[in-house]
Amino acid sequence: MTPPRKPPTMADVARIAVVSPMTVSRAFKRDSSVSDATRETILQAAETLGYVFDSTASNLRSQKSDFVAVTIPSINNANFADTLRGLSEGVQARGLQILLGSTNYDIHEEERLIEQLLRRRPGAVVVTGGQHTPRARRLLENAAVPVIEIWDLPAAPIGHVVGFSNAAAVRLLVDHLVAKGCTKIAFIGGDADRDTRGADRRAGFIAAMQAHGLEATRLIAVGAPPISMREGAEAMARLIETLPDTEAVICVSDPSAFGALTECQRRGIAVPDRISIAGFGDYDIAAVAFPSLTTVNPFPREIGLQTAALLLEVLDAPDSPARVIAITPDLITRESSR
Amino acid sequence: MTPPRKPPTMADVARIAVVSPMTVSRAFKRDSSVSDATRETILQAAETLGYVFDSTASNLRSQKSDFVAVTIPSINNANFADTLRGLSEGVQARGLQILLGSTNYDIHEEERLIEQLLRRRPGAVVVTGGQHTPRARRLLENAAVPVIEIWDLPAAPIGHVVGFSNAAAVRLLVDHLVAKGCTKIAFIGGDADRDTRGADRRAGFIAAMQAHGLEATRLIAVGAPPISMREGAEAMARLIETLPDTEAVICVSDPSAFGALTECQRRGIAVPDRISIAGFGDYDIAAVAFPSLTTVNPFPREIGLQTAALLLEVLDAPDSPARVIAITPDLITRESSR
DNA sequence: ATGAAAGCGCTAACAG
DNA sequence: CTGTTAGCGCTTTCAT
Repeated sequence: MTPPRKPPTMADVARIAVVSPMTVSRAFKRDSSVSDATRETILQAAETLGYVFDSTASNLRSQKSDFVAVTIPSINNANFADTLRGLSEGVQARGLQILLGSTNYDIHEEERLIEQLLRRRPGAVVVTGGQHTPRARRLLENAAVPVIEIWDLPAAPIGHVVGFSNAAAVRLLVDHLVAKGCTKIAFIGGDADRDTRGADRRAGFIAAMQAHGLEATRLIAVGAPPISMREGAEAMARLIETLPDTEAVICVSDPSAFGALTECQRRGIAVPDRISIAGFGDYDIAAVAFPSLTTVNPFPREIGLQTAALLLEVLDAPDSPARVIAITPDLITRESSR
Repeated sequence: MTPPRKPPTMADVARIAVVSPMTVSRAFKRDSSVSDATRETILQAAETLGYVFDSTASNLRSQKSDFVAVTIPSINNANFADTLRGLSEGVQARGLQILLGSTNYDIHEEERLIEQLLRRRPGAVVVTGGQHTPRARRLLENAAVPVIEIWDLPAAPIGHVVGFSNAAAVRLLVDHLVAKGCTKIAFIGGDADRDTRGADRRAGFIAAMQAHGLEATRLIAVGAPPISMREGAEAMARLIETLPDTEAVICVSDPSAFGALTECQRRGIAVPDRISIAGFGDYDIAAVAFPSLTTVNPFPREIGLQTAALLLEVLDAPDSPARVIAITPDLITRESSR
C-alpha cells in the first residue's frame, strides 16, 4: 500500500511544469491567456501527478460558486426526477453542479435543508413548491442569490417562478369527466396539511365541482403524502364500500390512480364502464396500464429546462427583475375514462 | 430593495458579540469549550446578523469534508432511490451531506462524474456498480478517501463493497420457475453492453438455465437501459410473435415486467395460466399490479443503511481493511407465476 | 503571456 | 474558557 500522502496542489504542478501557480490556474481555465505549449506542459504534469482541481479553494477565493442548490419533495418520484434531469442537463453546459436535497414533502424539513444548503454558498437556489416556513423564506430572501420556486404559482413569490396552477390542472379533469356525463365524482388524496401541491389539487377539485353546480363531498384522504399505489388501492376500497354509486374518481397522482385501478380489477368492477379513473402527472404507468389512465401532463421536464434557462439568464444579469414562467398542463384522455 | 451587501462573516459576528472569531467558531461546533453565556450571545448575534456558516471555508481550512460523493445510474428508479434514502438517513446523524451524481447507466459518464465530484474533495465516495473505466478506477484509487462500491459484488473491488450477486438473484427466479414445471423460459433485458447489472442478470439467467440442462436461447434485448415499461411491453410482443410457445419470462426489472404483463392483458393472454412473468427489484408496482408480480427483493434500503454504517465506521478508522458486505436477495413469489 | 503578493472565511496549533 | 497567529489552495490584482 502507498502511504496516504497529501494530494498534489497547483503549487506541485507548477513546480513540475516550471511555471508559477498562477499560470497553472490559468491553464485550467478556458479562455485564459496561456501559450499552447505551456498549457500542454502543465496539463501533462497535472496528469502525471494525478492532480485534481480543488473547487472548494477556488470557490472560496473567487467568492463565487458553481453550485445550484435544489430541493425536491422526494427523489423517488418520476415527475420530480424528470424536472431534475431537465434542470441538470440545462445547467451542465455552464459547469454548474446541482446540490440536491429532499424535503420529504415537509416544509420544516425543507427549512433545515435550505439552511444546510446555503452553508455551501450556492450561486442560486431552486425550491419545489411555493409554501415555506417563515424562517425558510427569510433565509432565502437574505441569501443574496437568485431564488426560483417551481411546480407552483405562489401568490407571493420569493423571486422567480417556473410553475403551473395545480388547481387549474385538476379543473381540466373535472371538466372532462363532467362532459362525459359524470356527476358523482370523488377525489382521492393524502392528508392535506403536508403536500401543498396535493392540497391545491384537492382545492381545485372542489372549486371546479362547485363551478359545475356539483357537490364536492366525496373526498377520501389516506395517510401522509406522497400516497403510494397501495394507499390508492386502499382509498378505492373505502370509496367503493362507503359511496358505491360513485361514477368517477380523480386521484392526486398517477401511482395512486393505478392503485385504485387495480383495486377495481380485483373486485371485478369495470373501468371505465362502471367507474372512471383519472390520475395526475402522466407518469409512464399511465400510458402502459391496461386500461391506460386519463391524466394531466404538467410537463415536468419542461419545468426543469425552463428553470435552467432562466437560471443561466439571471446568473448573467443579477439585477434582472423577478420572472414568472407559467406552464400550461395538458389533459390526456385515455381508456380509464369515458 | 436592500443593496446586495456582502454577507456577514464570523468576524462580523465576533465584533457584535465582542469576542474573537475563534470563539465564534467554537460556539458553532458541538463539543467545544465555550461558556454557555458566551455561546448564547454569539448565536444571538449570528441570528440578528443573518449569519450563515460557510462550509466551503471550513472544509478548506480543516482539510476535511462533510461531503459524501455518490453516483447512481438513474435518479428515476425506486430501487436506487431507496438505497439513497437509507444512505442519506444513516449519514445525516454525522452531519454529512450527499453530493449526488447520476451516470445514466454509462461508465464513461460515470468517469466524468467522478472527476467532477472529486474536485469537491468529498470525504468518501460511494459508486453504484463494480465496473468502471480504467481512468475512473485510477481516480478513485488515487483519491485517498474511502471508496464503497454498491449493488454488485465486483471481482476486484477498489475498496469496500456492499452488494449482492445479480446472477445469483436471477438464479432464484429460474429455480422457482423450473420447479413449477416451466422449461421454455425467456429473458427480457436491455442492450447488454451498458447496464452491467442487467448484463449480470442475463448471464445469471443463462448459467442457471444451463445448470438445469435447459436451453437459454430465448433472449430478447430492447433498447438502451434502463428498459422502460413500454419497452417491456414491446419485448413481450416480440416474444409472443417469435416464440409463442414460451411458458415463462424473466424481466430484468419490475417496470419492464409490468409492461410485459400489460401486453399480455391487451392480447388476452392469461398470466400466469398461459405464461408466467417475473420481474426484479420488488418495486411497489410488483405487489400492487393485478396479477401481482413474482420478483426478487435485493433490499435496496438495506444496502443504503449498511453503506452508511460502514461509511461512518471507516471514516473513524481510516486504515481499516477493505470490507465486503454481501446482501442476500429474497425470492418473492406472487400471482404472476405458478 | 507570465509572475508576485495578498487574501477569500475559516480553524489548527499553540498560547495563556 | 478564550485569544493570537498562521495558512488551507486557489484566484484577484497589479505588475512586467
